[in-house]
Amino acid sequence: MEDRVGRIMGQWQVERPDLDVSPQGVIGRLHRLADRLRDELVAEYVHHGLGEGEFDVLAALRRIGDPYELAPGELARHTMVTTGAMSKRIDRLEESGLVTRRTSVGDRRGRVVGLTPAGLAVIDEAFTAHIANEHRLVAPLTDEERADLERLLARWLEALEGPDLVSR
Amino acid sequence: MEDRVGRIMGQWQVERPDLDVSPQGVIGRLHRLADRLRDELVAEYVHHGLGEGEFDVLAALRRIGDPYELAPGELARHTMVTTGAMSKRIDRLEESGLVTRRTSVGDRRGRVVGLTPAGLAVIDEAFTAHIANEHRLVAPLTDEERADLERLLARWLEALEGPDLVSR
DNA sequence: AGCATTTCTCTTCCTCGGAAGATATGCTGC
DNA sequence: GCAGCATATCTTCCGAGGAAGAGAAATGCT
Repeated sequence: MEDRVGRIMGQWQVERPDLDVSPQGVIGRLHRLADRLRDELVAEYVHHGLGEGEFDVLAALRRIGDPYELAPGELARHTMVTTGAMSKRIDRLEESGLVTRRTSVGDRRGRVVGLTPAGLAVIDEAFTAHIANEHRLVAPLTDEERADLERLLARWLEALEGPDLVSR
Repeated sequence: MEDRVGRIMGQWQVERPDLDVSPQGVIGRLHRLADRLRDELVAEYVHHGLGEGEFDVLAALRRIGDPYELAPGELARHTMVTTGAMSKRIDRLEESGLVTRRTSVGDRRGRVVGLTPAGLAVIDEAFTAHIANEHRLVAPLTDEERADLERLLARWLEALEGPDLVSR
């Protein structure tokens, strides 16, 4: 297993033989792979004129279903960023005409962000390409390997986060 | 498998039944896990007064061995950031007295960045704690699961990056 | 040797997100 | 009805990294 992570582990074994760095075998490779995959995915977003943040917002609005509307706060929770970051993402998307902001009818503090027809068209195209891209990226793994990997990741995630609650 | 990723996949199946979003099962969970792990690791760096970038630089210098010196460009390659980012990381570390910059003897364009005694002490402590932290994080997995996961990740990485060359 | 090219580092400008606070509106209990 | 608190969003300031280019020194070619 003499990849980049393996070489780093070898160096540590020489310099700090008192430590067992074996967890790096999993954690290091997982991070490396996540970075690599993210780069590939972002490259596809960029083809559609979107950054990662914008793609996430449009996708969250699209998958929620007709009429493709959510409050900024809900979007922030769905996409795991702060509301401050969400304000700015929405600013950018509004600027490019892909979403609109209107004030909520029931609660005048609240706003509602919705896809424009242009936004719907863009995310439908971008998401189709995104999924094709993901198929390409997982192609090196056999079906069985994918299933094993998915199971292991899900188990680990659950162990770290506790039993997943609906609201998280 | 009704975790967060599972619910998102379910929404897509309703809204875009024409697409097979199954790769998200692996890719989505892998990213989620990477983010989660990163947060836990960064929290430990912060205990030692370091950000992620600073930790990476000190660790790269430490594991290279005595006399704990590398050029900025080499550090940038080792830690996968641009040289511009590396300049600023070194600025911060120099400011806190953990590394020094001197000009290279053979090549007066070049600089050499080296750990100070304080830097060596900080990274040795921080790295010991870091590894303990990693052991804690992988603890939910059995030895067999860890081995399986490592093998799958390594295989996937290699498939995506091509046979790993020494210089990358 | 002299000039162009390459290499190395640093600087500047930009983008993006987080943290914390400001502002506006809603809600609850009296 | 209104004071006080809660909630929702936005704004401001800051930190970190990337892209591109500037400056200095080494290298190569003729």
